Amino acid sequence: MLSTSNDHSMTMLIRKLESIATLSDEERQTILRLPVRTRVLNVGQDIVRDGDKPSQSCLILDGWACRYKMLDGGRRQIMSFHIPGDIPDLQSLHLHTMDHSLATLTKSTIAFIPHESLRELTTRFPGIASVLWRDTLVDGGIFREWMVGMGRKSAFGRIAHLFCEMYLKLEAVGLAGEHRCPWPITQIDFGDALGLSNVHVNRTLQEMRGQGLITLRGCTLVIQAWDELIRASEFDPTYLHLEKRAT
Amino acid sequence: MLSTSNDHSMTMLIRKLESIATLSDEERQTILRLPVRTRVLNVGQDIVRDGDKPSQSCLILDGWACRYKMLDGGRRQIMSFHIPGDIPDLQSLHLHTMDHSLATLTKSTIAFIPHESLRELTTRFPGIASVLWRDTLVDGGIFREWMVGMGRKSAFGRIAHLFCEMYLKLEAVGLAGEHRCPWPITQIDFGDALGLSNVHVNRTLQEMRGQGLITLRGCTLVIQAWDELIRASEFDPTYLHLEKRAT
DNA sequence: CGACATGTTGATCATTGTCAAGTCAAGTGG
DNA sequence: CCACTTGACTTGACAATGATCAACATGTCG
Repeated sequence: MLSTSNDHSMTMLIRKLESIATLSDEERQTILRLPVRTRVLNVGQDIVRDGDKPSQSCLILDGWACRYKMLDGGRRQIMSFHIPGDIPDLQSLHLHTMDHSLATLTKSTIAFIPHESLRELTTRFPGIASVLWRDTLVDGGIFREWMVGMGRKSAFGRIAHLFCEMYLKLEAVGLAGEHRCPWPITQIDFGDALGLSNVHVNRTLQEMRGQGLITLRGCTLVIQAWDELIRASEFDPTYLHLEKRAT
Repeated sequence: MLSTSNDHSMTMLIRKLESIATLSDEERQTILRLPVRTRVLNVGQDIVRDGDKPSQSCLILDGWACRYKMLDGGRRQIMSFHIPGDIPDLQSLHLHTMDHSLATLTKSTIAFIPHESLRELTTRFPGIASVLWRDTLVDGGIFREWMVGMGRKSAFGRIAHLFCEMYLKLEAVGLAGEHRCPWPITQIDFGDALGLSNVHVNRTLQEMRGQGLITLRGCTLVIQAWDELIRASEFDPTYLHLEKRAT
């Protein structure tokens, strides 16, 4: 399925950017005019691969994706989860060789934006350049936070932290509310993201269910005890650098 | 100790930026004219703290620094090590609240550059903006690589990987060569960076010494078996995005 | 010389991984 | 519509990597 640019595609991007920064009318209009090519990808498809030298960046319109890296012996590390509005490989605009891969976690709609267009945009509009730069910096902040988890937190704390993080990110673009959000992630992905085995993820989730903290069934997460989750995971949302939330 | 800007201070920055990108003569001259205020800090001093809203970024002229975050119960996670030429809190240019702290690991000379000057620079010179953006993106790549280590590698692999990474970073700015580099890091810092206890770091280092892979004494690291270290740590330098090395 | 941080060693504990088997739900093809 | 396949989830038994605690050695620097 292919289509050419339209305002609708860019709405999600605007919403995301406005969750972490402020845009002027002119900037908003300029972004809406970006040329894109849209494609629908199935579950578990690579969007770009480690070693590629992409000439475009991708914007997620619908579905979830992740960055990951493979190691010897089939071990995998997922480095981030991405949701609609994210441009997960924006870094390829200035880092020409991919040092990791990017894949869908669900059936997804992806818009591709030529680097050429982005480069022109950032040269002509330093304000937009700042916002996009800021977006990649927030990503960096999330990486740091995950490092804290993997280095110094228990499996329980890490899982709880990820729930809080994804809930807030989804809420910021209007995809979650009332402590309820989509959760299309398998326990294997979960483990690969947090540096845990799927078996241990499973046991820890059961413990969280047992304590009445969450419900997780049929790809929907309900956080029943937000405060307790925050406490147990030492969660502090500062690192997400959210400015406002979508309605 | 205080001094005003001079070319000498900025030489280290130029060298660092030229290790990951190319600068035009004009860009180089412009950077050399940046105003800075220089200070010497002792070991273990905070440069900026979690929660601060800095109005300047710091450039390391001499010594080592690290980003870190404290958790309940005195646990600490170090998220990166920084060497001369690095601007470890460049992200504060666009993320106004610090989500972690920055401290010296050795007695260090630090230059402070006002955000105002950096903002003007990036607006007037999109090329310099790109290089600085690129620098923060390389940082992000390093975070991702550390995540892979903490999530999926053994203590041995993680330590070996860090040796390879720091050696190449130092070599790129002319501070290491012949598989020998300064190593002013305690085993406690080491553990806090890799998510290990200092005791386990100690034992693993002894194992590496026993296998004749490294020598580490008196703050100097000598890598005796580079290839074996690369292999054991699954090290691939792509993520450092180095373009050329200093002479 | 003495204090204090760093490094070293041993003993024991525990979180988490691995392996293996089995259940369950959803989808697919005959 | 049912047998079959497939992927995800669950459970148990056992192993291992690395943590913790405690003591002691070794610097190094004022």
